[in-house]
Amino acid sequence: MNLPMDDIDRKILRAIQRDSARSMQDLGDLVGLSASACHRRLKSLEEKGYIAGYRAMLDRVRLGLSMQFFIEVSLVSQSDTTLEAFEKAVKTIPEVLECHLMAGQSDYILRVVCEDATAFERLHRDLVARLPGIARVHSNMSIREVKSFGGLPV
Amino acid sequence: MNLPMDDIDRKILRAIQRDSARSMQDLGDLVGLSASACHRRLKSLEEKGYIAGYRAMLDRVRLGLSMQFFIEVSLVSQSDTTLEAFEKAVKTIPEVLECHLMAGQSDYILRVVCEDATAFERLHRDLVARLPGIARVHSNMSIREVKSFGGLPV
DNA sequence: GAAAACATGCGCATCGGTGTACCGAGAGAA
DNA sequence: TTCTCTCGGTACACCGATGCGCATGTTTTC
Repeated sequence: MNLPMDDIDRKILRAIQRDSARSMQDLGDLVGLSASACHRRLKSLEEKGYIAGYRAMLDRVRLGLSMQFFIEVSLVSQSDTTLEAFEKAVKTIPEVLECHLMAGQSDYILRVVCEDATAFERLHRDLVARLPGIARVHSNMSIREVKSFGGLPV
Repeated sequence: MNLPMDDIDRKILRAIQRDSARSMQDLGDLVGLSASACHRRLKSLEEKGYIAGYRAMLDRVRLGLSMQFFIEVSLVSQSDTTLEAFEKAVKTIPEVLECHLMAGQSDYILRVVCEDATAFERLHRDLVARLPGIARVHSNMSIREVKSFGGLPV
């Protein structure tokens, strides 16, 4: 069940994390297998839990969400209740795409997106107002994505 | 061509960025359309460029990549040649999932993954050795993903 | 070393989903 | 009103996904 993963399995994972819309025939050709054999491998990988799901990647800029920030947040305390209250609140804000509890000087790192500077000002006020226990906020704007998600190194 | 996007289109985008493996029938039921009408809408959204692609999301931890870092990098200079050399090198390192050119005190933020502490030590040395022009490196480890990617707010 | 048990790939058959053609309803303009 | 344009529904053809049987190769066991 665990990790008898060979080079073909890795090839399949590499291929579908870049493009999952391929047909089994194409995927099989790519990894050197017939469509049905490839299909069996893929189903097995799904059952074993290597594949968390399938998603459409939307074009952020095309949708008008041209700005992206990494916001570092420190809280006034590290007590469980403070963390839990913050985390519960952060999940309700749709502009926050990700939130990581961090080891280091900041407690959390948030990835947020918004339309423009005006929207960011509003969002920033909104965050500070709605997220409890905030001590310090540092916003870092992404100017350009030098390397965007190319997939895990499998 | 541009933005005559109505509520149904947004519903479709919201649905497929969470799960793109649904059948047209299911997707249609979800947004209140027949399968064919829904299919037409989706193709139109693809043609208009709102959908960048389809991807399988792999289970990072299941694949043994249990550690995730946000690494802040400052360079010795901001000249074009320095930036270009750094960016070219960063693209060749598979553990670097993302690299953002930033506005703020750090020049770049990298998202990297690795197996364990030993692998991180190796990776850290590797980064410093292979990336040219580095002045300062700050590694921040993600302890837990409070909110993982739930999709753009469309 | 032989044979059984297992793994893995291929080809084929079947079935469901995708994609298309056609029709009708509703909105807007002349 | 009438023409037209847009958009959704229905019906259907066909392609691709899914499951199965068979062949081949490999490992284990006696």
